[in-house]
Amino acid sequence: MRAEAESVRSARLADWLGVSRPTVTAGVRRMLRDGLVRFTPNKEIELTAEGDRKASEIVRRHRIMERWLTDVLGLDWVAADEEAARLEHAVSTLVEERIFELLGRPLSCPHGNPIPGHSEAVSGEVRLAALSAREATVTRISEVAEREAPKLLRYFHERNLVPGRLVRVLEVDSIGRTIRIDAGGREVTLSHETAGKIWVLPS
Amino acid sequence: MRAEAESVRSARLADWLGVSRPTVTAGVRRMLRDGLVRFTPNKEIELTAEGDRKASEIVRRHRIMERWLTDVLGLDWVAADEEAARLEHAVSTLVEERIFELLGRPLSCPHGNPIPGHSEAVSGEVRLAALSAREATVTRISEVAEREAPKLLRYFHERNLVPGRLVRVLEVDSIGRTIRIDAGGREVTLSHETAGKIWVLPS
DNA sequence: GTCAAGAGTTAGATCATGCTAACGCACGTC
DNA sequence: GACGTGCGTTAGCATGATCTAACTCTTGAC
Repeated sequence: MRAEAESVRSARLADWLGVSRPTVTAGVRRMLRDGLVRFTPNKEIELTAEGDRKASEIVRRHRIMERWLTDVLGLDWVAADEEAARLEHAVSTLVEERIFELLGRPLSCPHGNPIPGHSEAVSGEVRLAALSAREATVTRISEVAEREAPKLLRYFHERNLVPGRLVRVLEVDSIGRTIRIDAGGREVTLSHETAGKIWVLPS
Repeated sequence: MRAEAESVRSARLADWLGVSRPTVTAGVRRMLRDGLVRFTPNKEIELTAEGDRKASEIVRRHRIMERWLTDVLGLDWVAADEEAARLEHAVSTLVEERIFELLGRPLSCPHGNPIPGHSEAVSGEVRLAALSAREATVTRISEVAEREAPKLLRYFHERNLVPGRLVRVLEVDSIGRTIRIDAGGREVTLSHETAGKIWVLPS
């Protein structure tokens, strides 16, 4: 699941989840007890096979529900993400499967992320932040901290930065760490950090 | 919500919910604190206007989800009820409304119960247990304790006792407190108690 | 090589849910 | 009128999830 992760440490998790550090300590301990995570020699937190299985299941449900919420119920990106965060814990495997079939076995969530167990990330994709002056197609928007998700998703959506969109790098400012791009006729300047959340396939 | 209720007492609730009596005491106290219930002079527990509003909301969601689970996803009665018990706490008003419209504004849940805020119980219906020898049409199956629901719903379903079904009373045994009926060609004997869970409209 | 910063843990709380054991009370029966 | 049954509450405990305050330890910077 945490394929893109840059070392999962307790303090990072606390930031990411928006909870205090002791809360993370306690949570991790419970997961340790239940055999869902383990510590690497360098104090990083790693999912066990079992933990990965459980995590994938929830991510899969999240993405399938998101797809359903947008495609069938007509919710927007942001609302779908919020809603799916609750539904992912309430739907059974049976319902998950029925919806998946109903949707015609979709290949990704509305933000372009693959559906664990059904599809994989496009190979060859790179972070928009790592792209030099050329064209590329947005493949997906990384999953992002719950707390920032609404704002960030709205931000991208408003700026045409959605999967399938063709973008062209206009300027890379490596000093100021920004990148200026053209997204479907709209010019946008993103910080290197923000641009790292968008994955593209160079064309 | 508890329109059919025969006096809501703490001990009844404990049975109904399948939890211990102290758990009910504690829960009721919290609801008291939050202004959701009040005690009547005779120690019964009553929903306040606020409590009723919240309860109706959840029941409405439960029934709409049940309808969706059976009609769109093809789940059976029993699975739908179980699933809806989880979903009723996870869907937002927005999703609830979208699904309701998608379903064409249904008038009842799969067991025939009205959808609070959208429809009401058929007037003139009586409990099957109160019917004397004559014909009637099943209108609905009462909501029933979570714990018994699966078994009871399966029981009724297997015996053709579903909304819309024409039943004919063959014999009322007032000593043994049973009722023998014909349900769509199938002969069934129910206890008075069980037959009280089924509502019918005499024809 | 000292020291500050950041990471992670401990200690001590709270709240919602649950449980069992034990108790007091009210009411109906004999 | 005593007594048993059922009802509701208290007391005491557990667990999960959260918090703040305070402590320790590592590590990088100067």
